[in-house]
Amino acid sequence: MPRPPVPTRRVTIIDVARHAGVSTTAVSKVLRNAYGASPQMQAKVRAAIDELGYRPSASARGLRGQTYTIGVMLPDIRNPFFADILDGINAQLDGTDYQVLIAASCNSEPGEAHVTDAMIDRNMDGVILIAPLTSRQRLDRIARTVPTVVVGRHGHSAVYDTVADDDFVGAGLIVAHLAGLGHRRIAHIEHHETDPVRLAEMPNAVRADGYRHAMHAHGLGEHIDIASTTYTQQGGYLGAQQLLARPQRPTAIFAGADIVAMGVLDALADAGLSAPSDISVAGYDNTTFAAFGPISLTTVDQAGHQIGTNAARLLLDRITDSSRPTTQVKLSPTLAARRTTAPL
Amino acid sequence: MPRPPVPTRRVTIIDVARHAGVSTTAVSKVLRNAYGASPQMQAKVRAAIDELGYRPSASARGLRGQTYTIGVMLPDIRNPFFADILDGINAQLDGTDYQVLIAASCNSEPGEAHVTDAMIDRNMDGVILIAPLTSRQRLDRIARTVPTVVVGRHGHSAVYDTVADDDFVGAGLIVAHLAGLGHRRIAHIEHHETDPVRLAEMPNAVRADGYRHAMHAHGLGEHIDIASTTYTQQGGYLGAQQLLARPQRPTAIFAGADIVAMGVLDALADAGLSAPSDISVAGYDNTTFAAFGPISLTTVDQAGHQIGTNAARLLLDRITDSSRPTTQVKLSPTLAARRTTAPL
DNA sequence: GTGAAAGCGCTAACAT
DNA sequence: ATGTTAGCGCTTTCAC
Repeated sequence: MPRPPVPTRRVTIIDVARHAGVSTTAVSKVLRNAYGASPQMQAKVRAAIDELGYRPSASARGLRGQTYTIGVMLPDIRNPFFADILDGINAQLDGTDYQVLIAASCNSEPGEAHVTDAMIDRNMDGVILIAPLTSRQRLDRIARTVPTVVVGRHGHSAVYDTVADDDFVGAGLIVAHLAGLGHRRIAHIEHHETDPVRLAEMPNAVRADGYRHAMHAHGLGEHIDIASTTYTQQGGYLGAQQLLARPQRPTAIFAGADIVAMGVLDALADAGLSAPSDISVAGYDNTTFAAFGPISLTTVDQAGHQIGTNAARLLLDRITDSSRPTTQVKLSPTLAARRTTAPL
Repeated sequence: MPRPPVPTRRVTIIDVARHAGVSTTAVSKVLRNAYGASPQMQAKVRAAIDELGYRPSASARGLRGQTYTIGVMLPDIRNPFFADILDGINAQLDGTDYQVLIAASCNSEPGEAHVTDAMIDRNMDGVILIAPLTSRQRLDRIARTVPTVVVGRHGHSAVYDTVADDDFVGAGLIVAHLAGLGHRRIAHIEHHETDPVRLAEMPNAVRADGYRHAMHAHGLGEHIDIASTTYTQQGGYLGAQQLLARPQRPTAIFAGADIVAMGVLDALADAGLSAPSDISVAGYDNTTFAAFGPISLTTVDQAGHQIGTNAARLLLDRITDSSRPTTQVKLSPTLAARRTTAPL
């Protein structure tokens, strides 16, 4: 039976103070483990907090000090790789007073602006931006407003810290793996990019660069062959179709992302071909489904969990000391060799 | 060069009022589209807001009224089905002043309690809880504190609205599909459940129920065979091993979730069998990877997007009128027949 | 070590 | 229709 909505007023710091027979200042100090509260005072206050079931209001706190909230901007909640990063962030923040809140599906510059504004409006103590599309100028502006860590984007800033995998090396791992299997005509499908800043900073561009460099390093410069589409399943499908139509068909395709590789496999199947017997296929990201038996995709594992823990740690450091010089963490990816690649 | 951190004070409602030559009340009214502001007043205020780049502080608002924030609790960010729900929520909320913030990876009752507390502490205007494990009693308590919609859990409450797919029907779809293909020994892998409330409310239990009911309805009651493990890849692997060891091996396995079906496929492969030639396999959820060519899993599609839009709509309604009677929305799943099932 | 009191930026009740 | 003002719950000087 729906009892009449009892608008039980929230327990406030004043209630706690009264109950414990101390001042609100004292309660506030205990809450923040601040200096100037004797052990017996702490005990009294904590007892009162427990008895009354007091919980601090983040809004009220935010008006004066911290909100104990950290925002994470996630471009695409469907990419399981991002979940690894989140796990790392949560693991690092577990046990602290901080709560992680995620804003997802902001896959455009205006969408990202909306989300970052929302986080700033909510007085978040810090933000972690994952693979942002936002311009450098705006990123700097955000970072000057709130402690910021940018993940998965290369480039150096004086105001925010960065954490990223070394995509250049990762692309090299795939090329080395395929070359080691005897492949020479190794093609690549990249995410098309023209913006000059992004060409230098975005992972997709760095992967394509790493591919080119590694091909040269293995003496395969003449076989460099890039289909330029997008990092989507359809982009993979179209890219593979282009590559299959070449006079000299490649014997291996390195897709810039696992989801792209799925499209490649679809295109192969439609052409009556299969991996690895006809063509070897490799991806990038080691997303969850890459490991599934029927797929078993050779790919590059980015240390997602470590990316997350590093990002969270850097953010906490910056919240503590916002003027400390910025740090760039670069992690090493590893090869996950599976059954879509085979000797030529 | 890191210019000295300019602690530019945030533009406040007072600045706007002064700039526009009006009172703060006026500004507040314009912000909330409240009654009592003449068109020319509105124009003046909006102009001042734009010129100064004013943005309301959610903390300050929260202290008095709304925060324009909606919290979504997500048990597992890796299940792509949940992403569909989120898309639906975002689609419904797009264009409103509400910002969706997600708290993820709280896959335990204490974890859920932590997250819901955090949302309440932050004065969120409403919360959407997806497939919560939390007890009925606590759910009711939460819903009495903040407008709440519970998604993906059956059962009726007087204080919160619910949206769920009809898992009973969904399980029936799979059984009918397999029976139609001539299968009789159709086994099921369920997520083990003992708690009586959950037996009635949790989707996994309802799916198992639907399976039993449908088997009887097709005159296959004697072939009912359930392996009780967990909704994980490993649970699927172990469940399939149990089923394969039966004296009378099933000809079809209905896994309670797609991820479980992945484990089943692994177990089949390890036993030198394959789907569908040796055994038909079906899942539940129509997660993204189910559609990938090499997997092509027969499964049940829950109308995730619709679940999301409905949940968001109900939540907005309840925020507007918290005393309105609660609603239960039940949506119909559909069959996604693919290549892991075949005629006997 | 402790407490009184002044705000933080906003909303809403109450004048006018 | 518009303005004045008292808080919302907390943190933080600044006295004691």
